[in-house]
Amino acid sequence: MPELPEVETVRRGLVPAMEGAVIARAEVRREGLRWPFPAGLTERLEGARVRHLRRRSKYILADLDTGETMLMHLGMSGRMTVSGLAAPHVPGRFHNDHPALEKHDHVIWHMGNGARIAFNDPRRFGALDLRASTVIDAHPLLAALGPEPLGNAFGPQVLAAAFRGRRAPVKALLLDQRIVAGLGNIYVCEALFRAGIHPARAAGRIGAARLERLAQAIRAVLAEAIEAGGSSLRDYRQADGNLGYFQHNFRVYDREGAPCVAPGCHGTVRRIVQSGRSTYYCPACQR
DNA sequence: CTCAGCTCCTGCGGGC
DNA sequence: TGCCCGCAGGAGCTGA
Repeated sequence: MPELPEVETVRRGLVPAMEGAVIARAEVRREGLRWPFPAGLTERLEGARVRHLRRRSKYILADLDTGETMLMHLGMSGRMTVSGLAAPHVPGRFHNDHPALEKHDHVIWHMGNGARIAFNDPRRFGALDLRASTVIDAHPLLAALGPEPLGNAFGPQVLAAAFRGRRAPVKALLLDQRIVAGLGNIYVCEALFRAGIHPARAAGRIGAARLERLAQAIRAVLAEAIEAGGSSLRDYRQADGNLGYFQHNFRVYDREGAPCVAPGCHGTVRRIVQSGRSTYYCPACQR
């Protein structure tokens, strides 16, 4: 469940279990996910204290007191499950009282505070790496990322510069993490709808006023989704076991054939395929 | 450089 | 019930 809002929700769910806590033991149940795990992973993690959990784009970064930073990516199907956190208000829940591990629980962190975190990823498109904190920004997966859409460096000027002269569909460029980092298929569709821009429009042929709307729409949809705890498709749960509920606020995504929700619009949501992926939009109000 | 297509992998739901 | 197909929230790599 991995676009920026979901990753941010996962990060927040991990904070109580991981931040400030020691990794008593790391358990690795296969050689790697998308790529092999780094050499000596379990030894390098054992005894390390997590100083800070942060997020860059769709990556979660754990700064350790060993001088290394652990990088995690959830891929398409990754999730984190926390158990064993002290929950005095929940009768029957205690430290070190963990449910059975599940199929596809590939990495498990056993924390000194009694919490257990399981990284589950059926499709194994996820990633986990470890590298000196001083050079983590230069990690090949992070180095080329564009600005954070909710940060100060992002705005219509970023889109204008990146789109200039480009003939590719605007949807494809918004999915390019080098231009703006953190969007995925859902939130690109939702942002384009809010901005009234047709997903197949050549990116370089969008005027300044509409880029302003688009940048604003991107920020708004991401902020609202974070507020809602992300989107939970196919019953995926967040790290704290709760479901996000932004999926109920989708205006076009996965709504093929449904009436457009824009006031006064009588259009019908359509699904097309762009570079192999579904795009949802309203042909009546997106131009 | 730009762009489209393929690829990795498992699981689920729909149609027959 | 079982089988086959398409599809799924990502993104790196290849080749035109």
